[in-house]
Amino acid sequence: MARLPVYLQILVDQAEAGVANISSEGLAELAGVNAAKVRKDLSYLGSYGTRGVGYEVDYLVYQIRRELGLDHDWPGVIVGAGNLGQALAGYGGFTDRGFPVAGIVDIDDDKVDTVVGGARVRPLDELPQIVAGRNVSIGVIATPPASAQDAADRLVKAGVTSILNFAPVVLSVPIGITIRKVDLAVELQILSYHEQRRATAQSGGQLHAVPNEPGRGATA
Amino acid sequence: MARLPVYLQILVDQAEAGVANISSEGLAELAGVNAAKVRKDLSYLGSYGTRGVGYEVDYLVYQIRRELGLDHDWPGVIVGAGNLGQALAGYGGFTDRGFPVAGIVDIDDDKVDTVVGGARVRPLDELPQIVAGRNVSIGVIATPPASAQDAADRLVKAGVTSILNFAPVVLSVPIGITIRKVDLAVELQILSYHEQRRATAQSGGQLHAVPNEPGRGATA
DNA sequence: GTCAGCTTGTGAATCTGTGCACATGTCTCT
DNA sequence: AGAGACATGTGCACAGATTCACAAGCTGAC
Repeated sequence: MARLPVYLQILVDQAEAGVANISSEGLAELAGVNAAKVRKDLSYLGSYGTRGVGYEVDYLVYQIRRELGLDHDWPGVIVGAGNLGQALAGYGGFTDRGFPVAGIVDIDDDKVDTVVGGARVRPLDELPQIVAGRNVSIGVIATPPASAQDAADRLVKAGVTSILNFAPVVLSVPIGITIRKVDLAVELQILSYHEQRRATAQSGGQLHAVPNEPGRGATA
Repeated sequence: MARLPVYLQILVDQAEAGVANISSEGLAELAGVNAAKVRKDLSYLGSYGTRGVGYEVDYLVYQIRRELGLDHDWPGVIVGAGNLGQALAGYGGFTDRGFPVAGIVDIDDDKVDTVVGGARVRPLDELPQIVAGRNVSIGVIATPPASAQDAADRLVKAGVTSILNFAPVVLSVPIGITIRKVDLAVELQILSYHEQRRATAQSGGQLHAVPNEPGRGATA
């Protein structure tokens, strides 16, 4: 479930705040979801709550980490050292959360050897070495749309099995490769849609509940 | 529907490539979804296809733009001029797609008056003027987690009605405000989860279909 | 003008996910 | 030790989304 990372986030916060136990209702409140859903989600992990008490925060953190595979680091490689690539490389939050940047590559010779976020930009050709050398399984595509498919092909060829794609194109990858897309313009367009609805709801002005839409993610 | 922006993306590409008509099957192929789903989605717009022929690309683009409220610009204001804020401000793609950056603000005096992506960083206090002055309805939160709720409060107070949140915290906002969260670490964790499954699938090695998870978005 | 070939639009079945409600189990206080 | 309060885990029903399958409609060729 995609909610586990959200729970994890909250639980880590709570643990740091000194909270030892939390109820499904409390967690639901913080996560902005239904309490029953929380229980269902957590029971999927194998039921680690205590009736009458709640869930032990530390243990739950451990279990979710384990389920998500966060009990060890997953180095990632960034393709594209433009605005976004640089921001990603420079954002320390990833390393903290178990996703160190194994390297950042770019096809543009002018960008190669510049340093962003403590990492030297390396030429695109070195992608295979980076992937093999540090056992990288996650690739991040931060290239212009036109280069994204090429980037994906190279990543797959180099041995990467999961891809996070920021380019606004639908990538085609071999079966077995997990791909996940984050399109910032799409997010804004969805907001625009709601604004539009707001503006168009002339007469009613009612606060209708807005159905939320799934993100994109698939294992081909 | 959250798929409309994806269709739009593809249709614009196709239009530029000189394609005049497209069938639901063709569009479905490019979008990576089921053809019937495409037809249902488009019929929701009011049925603008021609049986035996398909959909006229230009007209469909027009209709989707209209539905999404993309027939005019939606200026946005960015709160937080750190790595991510700077990258967002500097990424020209937003302006191109109808989301010009009305301004970028930061609470840190050291960052104020620096120039990123052609925009001068302004002090947080000026948020109300920026919002009022350019009729901004969309706010983007690119602050550290600890400041995100404050940023949201200020945005709402200034009159913003839609928020795109990049901080890994659950924000609480008044009823009627549309909020949408993009958490990059969550995306990576979901990839990690799939990697984990891959690694744990010792015996089978089967290419099981992986269920994909919804993103977060809601109108409070 | 008619016929064959496509493609849309939509009713119906199915499947997934959500939320309620309650039985079950645990802890604490007296 | 017993009772009451509290919280989990889960069966069940419901709602929404997805997919199938097919009738209806358009185009072009003969």
